[in-house]
Amino acid sequence: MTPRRSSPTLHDVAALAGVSTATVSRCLNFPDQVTAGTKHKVTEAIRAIGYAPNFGAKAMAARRTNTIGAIIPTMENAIFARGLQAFQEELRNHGFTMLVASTSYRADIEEEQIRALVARGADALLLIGHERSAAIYEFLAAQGVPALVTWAYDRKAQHPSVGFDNIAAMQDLAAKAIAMGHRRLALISAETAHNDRAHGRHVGVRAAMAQAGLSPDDLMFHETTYGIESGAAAFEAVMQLTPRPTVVFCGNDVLAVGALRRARQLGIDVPRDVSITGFDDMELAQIAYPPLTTVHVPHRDMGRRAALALAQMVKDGVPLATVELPATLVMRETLAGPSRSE
Amino acid sequence: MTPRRSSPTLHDVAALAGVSTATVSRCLNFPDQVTAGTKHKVTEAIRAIGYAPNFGAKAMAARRTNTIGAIIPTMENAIFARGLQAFQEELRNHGFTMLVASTSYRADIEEEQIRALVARGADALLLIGHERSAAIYEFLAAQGVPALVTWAYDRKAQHPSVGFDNIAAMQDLAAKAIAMGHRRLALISAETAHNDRAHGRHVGVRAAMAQAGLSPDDLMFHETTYGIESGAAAFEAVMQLTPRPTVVFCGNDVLAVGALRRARQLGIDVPRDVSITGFDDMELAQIAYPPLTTVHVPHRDMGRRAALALAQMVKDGVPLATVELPATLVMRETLAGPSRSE
DNA sequence: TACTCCAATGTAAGCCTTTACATTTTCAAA
DNA sequence: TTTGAAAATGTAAAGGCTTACATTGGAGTA
Repeated sequence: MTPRRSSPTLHDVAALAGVSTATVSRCLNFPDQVTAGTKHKVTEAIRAIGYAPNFGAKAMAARRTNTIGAIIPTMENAIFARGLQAFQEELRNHGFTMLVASTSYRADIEEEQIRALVARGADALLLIGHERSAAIYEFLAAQGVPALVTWAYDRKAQHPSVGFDNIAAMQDLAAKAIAMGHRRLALISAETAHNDRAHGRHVGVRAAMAQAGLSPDDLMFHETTYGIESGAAAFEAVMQLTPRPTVVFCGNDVLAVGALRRARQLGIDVPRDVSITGFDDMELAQIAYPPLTTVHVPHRDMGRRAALALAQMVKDGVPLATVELPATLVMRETLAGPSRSE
Repeated sequence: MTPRRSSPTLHDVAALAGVSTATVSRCLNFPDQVTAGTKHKVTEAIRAIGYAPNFGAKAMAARRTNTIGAIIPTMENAIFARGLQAFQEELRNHGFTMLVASTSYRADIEEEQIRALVARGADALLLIGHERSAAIYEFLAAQGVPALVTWAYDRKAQHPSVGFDNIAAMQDLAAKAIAMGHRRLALISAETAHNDRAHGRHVGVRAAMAQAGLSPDDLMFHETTYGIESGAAAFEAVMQLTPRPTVVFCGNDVLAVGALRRARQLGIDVPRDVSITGFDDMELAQIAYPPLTTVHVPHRDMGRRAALALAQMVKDGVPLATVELPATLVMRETLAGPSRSE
């Protein structure tokens, strides 16, 4: 129903301009193969009837869309936004368009979105994290759509990635806290089930503990959903345990900010009574009070490099390579040595 | 170059399953017009060769994409993200897919993106704010693509919108501050040039002042770009004026948070030394310290309603209607009466 | 002037799917 | 068993664009 009033086509433009459709097409795609006069006539005609090329038809005829898809877990917060912005900017420099889709951290929706973007003709895909079913990777192979993984780095993974080592980064942070004297640790983590970033960060904390000779039992692990409120609730739960942790690592800045807020509401001083850390170094981390100690993720650089790699792959067939970027500690004010009083 | 390895088509599936392309198509689009046995064969074939329908071809043949485009100024922060999320969810309930594009607040990029989404076959468009060139509205008309404006409400505008009254909301807030005794006001505003929301908020402050009998000269107006850092810099500039304002309105929460941060760095106590307010009521506003007094914008509701209206328009031809939603003051802790000491 | 060559333009096939219409199959009723 | 209607399936055109190949016309050369 409601068949949209059929819009002007190349054919209409050609008729009005008194040339062939091929000429109009060339005018649009290879302007210098066409006389100035012709170009003018055509441009006028296009303007006059409000012509816009039909992307689907174009893609079908040209067998190429110059479109690269990005599938991220969520747009609701800035975690991925900044990297994506850089990704898009760089893509644009190379004449590509970005199409985004989000999954709400759900594997089934991710699969659906991958299919949708492939259907829409994405020449390549950007994915977050390595973890997804083999069937999807097979599907992508069957379709001949190259995919680049980001926000994670795994030298052993079969797929190329541009990212950082979540394990090592978190391990550094935890080691630092342990070196400061912390012995009773807590980790508030995002759901680790289908999320290799969250999982890696958990592994990182454990690795640091093992290295320092701490028992795994000294870690209070609390998994929760994504969100400030979740972080707040998790923090409250964790602080009710006995013995209380002296440092609460959070799997990301959003959870950490929630924890921070709840601490304030509870009259728990940070970092005197308890240390709190985040991960990501979003803008949020600097706005928080006190400013949050966290791990800086090179979002923009990651996005830029991913775009570059994908563009070169699609345009010139340069194979995708795995690149590791550094994620560095950012010491601000929420991590300090445990207070002597306890 | 790099012609992508041609992917499986409907035809391939039909051949493998031993049926006609029409049957395969029906299998996909009208499953109950097909025998269970046939369906099974086809499904198997699809799985076996990793077939995915070609969206462009489908759109061309069906003359309908079930896609609705949304064009927002930026994804870099959460201002639009939440509303968009709701928009998408509701759209999904009605069987539509959302395509997003962002403009970096630039009119030329917006035009480009509008054309791109129309080219991609968007059945309808969601736009932010009323202000854009007549040529674009003409183009949309020529293409027969309905558009709904949001994040703004203007009963006099020629285009339907689902939004709130930026002028009235800001006027309320300013009136409140004036009633508390503030006389020297400052407004840190986003760029008003092509942004009717920012412009409206400015007008709102002036209206409140006029109503209270204040001279327009009592308002220090400072326009700046979007961003926390910009807000901070603007705040510092504004606080160097003589006489100092006793309240600094900010055009949005992001600017306000920047102002808040700089105030802390400068040792200016909020709200004792100066009051600061925001606009939007993003999550940021609650995380800020002290919690930010701001105007709550019903993002989710706005997104949901916009989606509903658009879906009904495309599916059943229900004409788009203008809807005004309330934007309400949220008193937190950054607005108080001016201190007596000055 | 006659001829070659090249730039500009035109012609028409092909890209993949949906769908109106045509054909075949199925099955119940006679 | 025959018949007819309904259900399942097939055939082929259409949809808008690009592009290989064909054609045209004019500048440059001998």
